[in-house]
Amino acid sequence: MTTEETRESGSPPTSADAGGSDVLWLREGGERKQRRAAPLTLERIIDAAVAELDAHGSERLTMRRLAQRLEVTSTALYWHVSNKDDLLDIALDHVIGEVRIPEPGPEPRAALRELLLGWRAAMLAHPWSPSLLGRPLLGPNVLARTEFLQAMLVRAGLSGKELATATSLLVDFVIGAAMNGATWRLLDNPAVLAKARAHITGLKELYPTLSTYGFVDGRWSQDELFHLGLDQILDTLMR
Amino acid sequence: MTTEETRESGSPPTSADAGGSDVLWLREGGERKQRRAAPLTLERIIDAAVAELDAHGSERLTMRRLAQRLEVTSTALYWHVSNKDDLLDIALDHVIGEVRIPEPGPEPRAALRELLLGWRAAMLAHPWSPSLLGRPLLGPNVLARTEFLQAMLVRAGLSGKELATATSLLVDFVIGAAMNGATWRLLDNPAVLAKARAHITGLKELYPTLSTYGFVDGRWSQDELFHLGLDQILDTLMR
DNA sequence: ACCTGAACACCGTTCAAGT
DNA sequence: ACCTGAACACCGTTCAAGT
Repeated sequence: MTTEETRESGSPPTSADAGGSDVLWLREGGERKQRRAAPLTLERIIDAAVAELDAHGSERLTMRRLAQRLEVTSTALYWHVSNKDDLLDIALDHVIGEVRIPEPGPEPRAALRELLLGWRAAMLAHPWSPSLLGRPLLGPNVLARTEFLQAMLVRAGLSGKELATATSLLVDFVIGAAMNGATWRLLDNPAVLAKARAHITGLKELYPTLSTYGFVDGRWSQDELFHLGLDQILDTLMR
Repeated sequence: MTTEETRESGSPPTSADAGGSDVLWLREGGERKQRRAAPLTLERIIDAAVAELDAHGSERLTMRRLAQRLEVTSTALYWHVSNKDDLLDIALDHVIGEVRIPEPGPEPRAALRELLLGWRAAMLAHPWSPSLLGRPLLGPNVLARTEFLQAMLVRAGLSGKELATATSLLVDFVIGAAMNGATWRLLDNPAVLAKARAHITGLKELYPTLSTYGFVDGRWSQDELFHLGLDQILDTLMR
């Protein structure tokens, strides 16, 4: 409790109040205390939610903890947001908003590449975000990027069933890559990866291929493999 | 409460107990009540968990509700399973266990196709499963199928960086497709899809491409688009 | 060995009440 | 309009105790 204790303001400063603690400028050391750190807004709530998620993951995000970070009651949040699920939807869309939409130059392929690399990077920067993917991606930021994605495909000459296939393919690929990448990034403990590898190679007769060719192999980074996979897909889509 | 109320068994059947309700065979209508429906085992718990998830989704799965379904105390579950997260990991791996591993015929491409179609189908049959994907996929059933996947790629002649890229690409694609597909399947309300479409087409100036070419277009089913995308990927991987 | 009951430390959310 | 406080109906999990 850092806020001042409520005190009755009935008695005028006539009584022998030792130290004159009733004078405004002398009260509580005189530090001109802001009544409230800042007015609570939806934006501040979202920022705090993302910060909390980045710091402690989605498991530990609580309306109460979030409120504590904002120095308000948990119930105060419900004035600005209807419930926790909605807040999570907004936070996820907010993260996707960090993805820069490229200048729509004459090269749809390059623009697509940039968009999708940024998309995955944004989700991996907030590795809790893929696990929030349980509901349809219909936020404004997501839609804007999906719009750009499909527009580039159209510009590249795709249409009809080809266009629909390519759109799904690319969206599924980024989401899946973000999902899988995030699971490894979440347990940032570097020893866990070694343990996973040891677990697999320890069962050589069950997983001969995985243990010899290395499924969780460290020879190539996930970033590198995603780059290569994406290039391969783009090559076939817009040849 | 369907179970018999605990009653003191101190008094012998000598008292004038109208109706002889103390005689074993007449007690409670005489239905030879099994003391316990069945011994609680990890397998029964998993089956019940999957059934509960299928019925009500992951939001409503509770240790207490699960226990109720099994007619035990919620705390009894902790004898067989260490905590809820572990149980969810097991349930997810259990679902992947439904995916049939094809006969490793001479055609790696056909086998791969069958495996991946089955993989996505299994997850979509339990649309809560993709949202449980927050942790590394290291269960025995998942590993067995990943092993098969990579083995087929090796048989097709891939190795080194090419092999690693192809493995990631395919895994990311199925996971992403299952994820995205499940989000739509979860809100089975058919009116919601129409509403989503209306939302997008209502913002024609913001999403011109999506609203004219149809992002959530119903002209082709998601199944169809996944088939086509998969074929396209497999074509480029093993040409 | 396996299960119950009570208890602990939390949750999300509602709602009257304050300012 | 915006926030607090109290309250409700839950959670996951631990642990002593029963059988």
